[in-house]
Amino acid sequence: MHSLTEQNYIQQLSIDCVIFGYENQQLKVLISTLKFKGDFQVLPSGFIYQGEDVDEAARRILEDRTSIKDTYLEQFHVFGKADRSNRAFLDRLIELNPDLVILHQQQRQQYEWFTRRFVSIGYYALVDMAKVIPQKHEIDQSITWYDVRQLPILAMDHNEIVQKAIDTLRLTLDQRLSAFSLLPESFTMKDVQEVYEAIYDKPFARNNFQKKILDMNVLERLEKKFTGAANKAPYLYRYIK
Amino acid sequence: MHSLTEQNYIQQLSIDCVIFGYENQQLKVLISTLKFKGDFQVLPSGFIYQGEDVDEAARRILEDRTSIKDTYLEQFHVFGKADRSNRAFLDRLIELNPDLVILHQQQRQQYEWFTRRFVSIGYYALVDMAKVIPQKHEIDQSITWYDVRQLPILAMDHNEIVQKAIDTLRLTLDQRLSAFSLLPESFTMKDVQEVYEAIYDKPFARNNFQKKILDMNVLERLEKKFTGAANKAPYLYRYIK
DNA sequence: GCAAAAGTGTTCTCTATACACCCATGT
DNA sequence: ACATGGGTGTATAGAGAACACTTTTGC
Repeated sequence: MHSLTEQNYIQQLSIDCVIFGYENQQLKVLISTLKFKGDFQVLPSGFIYQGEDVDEAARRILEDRTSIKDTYLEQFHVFGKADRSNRAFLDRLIELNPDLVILHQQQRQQYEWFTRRFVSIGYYALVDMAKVIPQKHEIDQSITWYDVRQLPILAMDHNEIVQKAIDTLRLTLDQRLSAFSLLPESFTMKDVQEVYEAIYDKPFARNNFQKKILDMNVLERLEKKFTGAANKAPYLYRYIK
Repeated sequence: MHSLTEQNYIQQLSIDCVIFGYENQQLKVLISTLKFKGDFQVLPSGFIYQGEDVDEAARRILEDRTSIKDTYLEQFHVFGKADRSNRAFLDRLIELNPDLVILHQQQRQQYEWFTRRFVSIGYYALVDMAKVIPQKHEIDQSITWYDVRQLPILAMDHNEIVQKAIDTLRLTLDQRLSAFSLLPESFTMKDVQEVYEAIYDKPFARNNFQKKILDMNVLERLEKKFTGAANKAPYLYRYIK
């Protein structure tokens, strides 16, 4: 959810971003909790300025929340049901927050635009969580990472949007070589495997996995990583090209 | 292009339909020629009513032009460049058609909405050409099928939209089993192969192709088709499930 | 019988998976 | 030495491409 103030936006069109991160064998999604009573949780969203490409708008929304500029970002689906409206959501929000100034009766008509039916373009991003310090927006109480397997109930159809993003991610992960966007500059083969296991929610055979990834010819082998553990030190790799 | 009259539409959002058909070893696309001077050619397009799902709107636009109800139809991409506008297109149209009543200065402001920047959702459909009698709209001079390899220059970015539709079609043809939507009720294996060859613009090995298609387990073998030719009669097949 | 096109079978290759073994490391 | 986890090699099975052969049809 972006600002509730109408600006020079395209009407009734929004962008919802499913921002994926990875940590501790878990695939995570960045979720914002609004600063109203009632625990409203939503995907980072925003609108499109008149003079702005839709792709640019998505990148702006991503950058606003993560400060990440260059990373994997792609549209994956349009959500266009006629009943997609913030109306029910806002009604409930007002019910639980009767003191809310900006939504008082007299000022309410200026937010009328926001309660109309919205078509939303879904984008998903893959980011290196270590590089992200999630940025709150004016209407956020907090913005935090959630394990995709333990998502809270999100407002509107945002849970469906996340699911569709995961489906798309699974279908295109190898083609787009996008998995490495979730990892830091250098990583071990085990890290890569655990990213895959988190995304597909299933185990892979260690040796065959290594072969498959190396056969992509996009990794450069660096020095070994000595962890202090009583076993052979794994190589570090770096994504190239 | 739909009517130029503003109705109860979502603003600045449109749908462009790439309607594929197949005939004589050629993959075809339905193109409308507008009834103005200057040979303006465009994809069948339209807008979304306030109370209408985006998918419903796409289906309505498809049905309007083809009378086909149940066939393969799917969104494939959003075209959202900031400079996507009908403005240049309309300016040129007015320049070439100075006598155009509906665009006279005094009435022009009511079409102002149409010259703004538009975000367009691309849908592609696969239809059995034999079942389609292309339906002209009020602003169409004609609407006809064009071989995708010999498309005219279309207005705005419509050529790019067709190309992206073809790319998507090629990527998902087998997964979605959508090829059969281009064929009539019953067909020979050679027909199927020629559809594939038209779509991918390359030849396939006859025997391996047959095996591949039959292994999908979606075809029912019917009687033989005697053509009168001096060779073995091919079986007819029907798509099931 | 013969040409043309359809149907079917066989081989070869490549890839994916399963199984096995060896290597480095710290206690 | 040995337990632990990492790296690599080999065998097997399945999918896909290339090649070959047989069958049906009308002249």
